Amino acid sequence: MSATKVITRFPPSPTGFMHIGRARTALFNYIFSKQNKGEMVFRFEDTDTERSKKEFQTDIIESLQWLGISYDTGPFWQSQRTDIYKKYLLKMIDTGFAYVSKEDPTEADKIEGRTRTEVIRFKNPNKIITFTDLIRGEITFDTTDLKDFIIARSVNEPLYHLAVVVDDFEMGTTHIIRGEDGISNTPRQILIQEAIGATRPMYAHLPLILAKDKSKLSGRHGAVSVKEYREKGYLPEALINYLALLGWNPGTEQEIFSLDELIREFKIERINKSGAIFNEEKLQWVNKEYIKKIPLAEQTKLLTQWAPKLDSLDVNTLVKLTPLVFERISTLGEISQMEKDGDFSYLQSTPSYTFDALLWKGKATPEETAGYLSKIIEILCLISEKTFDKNTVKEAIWTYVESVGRGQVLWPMRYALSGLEKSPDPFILTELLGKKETLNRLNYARDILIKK
RNA sequence: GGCCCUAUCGUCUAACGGUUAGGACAGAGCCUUCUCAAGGCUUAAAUCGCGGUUCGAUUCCGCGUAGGGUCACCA
Repeated sequence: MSATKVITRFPPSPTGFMHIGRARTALFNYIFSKQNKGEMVFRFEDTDTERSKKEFQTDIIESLQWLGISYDTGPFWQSQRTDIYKKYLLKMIDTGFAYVSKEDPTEADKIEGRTRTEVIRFKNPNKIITFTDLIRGEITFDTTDLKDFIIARSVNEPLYHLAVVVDDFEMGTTHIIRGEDGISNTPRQILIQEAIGATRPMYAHLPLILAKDKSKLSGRHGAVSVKEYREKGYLPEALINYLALLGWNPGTEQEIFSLDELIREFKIERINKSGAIFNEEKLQWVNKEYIKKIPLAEQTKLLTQWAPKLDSLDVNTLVKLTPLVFERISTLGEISQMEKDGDFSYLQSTPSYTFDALLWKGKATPEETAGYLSKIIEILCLISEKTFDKNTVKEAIWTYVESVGRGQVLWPMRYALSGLEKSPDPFILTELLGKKETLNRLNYARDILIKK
C-alpha cells in the first residue's frame, strides 16, 4: 500500500448538459476514491469562455446531486486560476520548454478582425512516451507526430492541456480516470508534466458508451443527458447501477448494486476494454427492480406526483391503486402516460361504452350477459358495505362464476366497472369503487344490454 | 489517411490454456389467467478470418478484416 492518499477528479467543461457518459466517468472516479479512502476533486474546465455557460454548470451540479455523487474538494473554476497557469507558462518559457511563436492569423482571426499573431507553443522533445493504463496495460506513442503543439493563446489565456496538467499536479491528482477518448491526449499531457516537474499520475481509460450504431453517443442519438432520464422517471439509483454495469461487472451473477455495494465490490482492473452500447431496455429493467423496492407509502406519493389528477381521490383508494400501477410500470414517466391514456379514468367518472364491448369474445349474447350481471348484482347486494372487499366479493361470486364460465361473467363485470379493454381484475375494481358505485355500474351495464 | 484502442449470442457480459461456451436484457413458446400486467417454466441465439505456439486455444503471438477514438489558437 502506498502512503499517498488517492485523489481522483471530475473535471467537466460546462459546455453542455451532463450526459450519461460523463455521469459514468464521475461515478467511477467517485467509487474509486471512496473505496480507497481517498478524495474526489471537482473542477470546471471553463477556459473556453466562448462556449462555457452558467446554465450547464448548474445542470452538472444538479445532476451530480441527484445521482448521489458527492465530491470532497471544489468546485474549482479554471477561469479563476489564470494566475497559476501564467506562473507555469512563464517558467516554461524561461526554461525553454515553451516559446512564444509568431503565427499567421487564422481564418477565424481574419473574419473576426483580430490581429493577434502570437501563441505559446510547447517545445516538443520528440520522444517516445510509454505509460501504463490500469485497464489497457502499456500504451506507447511517438510524440514527434504532435509537433510543437499550442498550450496557450497567451500567458493569460491557457488552453486545455496546460490547464489540466497544472491543475492535476497542484491538486495532487493520483489517478486520472476518464473516457477512452482521452488516450490520445495523454502523451501531450505527460510531456507537459515532465516539463513542469510534475509526477505522473496513474491512468485508467474507460471504454466509451456507444449509441446503437456503435458511434460515440451524442445528442443526435436521442436522450443522452442525465436530466432527460430524470424527467422520464428513472431513479438515480437505477441509472447509477446500470451505468456501473456498462463496462464493469463483479464476475458474479449479481446485477443489482447499491452505491455502497459498488464501492465495496468494484475492482478497477475488472473494467472492460471495449465500448458498450447504451441499451435503454436494460436500463428499464434495472429501474423496475428499484421501483419494486420502494415502500408503499413512498410509491403512493410518487403516484400522485406523476399523475396529479389522481390527487382528487381519497387516500384509501390511492393506497389500493398504488400496487396496481407499480406492477405495470418500469419508469415513473409511465404513470403520467397512463393518466394521459385514460387508464385511471374509471376512478374519476362513470365509464361509457356500447353494449357489444360487454360481450365476452363476442360469443355470449346480450341476453345471457345481462343475466350474468343480474345474478352478480343479486349476490353483491347481500354483502354488507363494511365487508365489501376483493376477497369477500370473490368468495361470494366464485361458485357462480365457475358454474357458467369465468370469461362469460368476469369480462362483462370488469368491463362494466372500468370501461377499459385492459384494467386490473374485477375484484380489486369492486373494492376500489365501493359497493354503491359497483352496483351502479353493474346496473347501468345490464340496462344497456337489456335495452339492446 | 497517420497514430492509438478494441473484437464472445441482437444488446450488456462470464469463462487459472481443458466447460455441453454460463448469466442478464430483449425475443419466441408454454403455464397461470376474464383483459393488461406480474410470476413460473422452456427455448432460440455467440467465440470476426487466416496462420502459428501447444497434447489442447474464446483465452497466448503474428497478419488480415471490421469497428471505434484522436489528429483545433475545443475540452
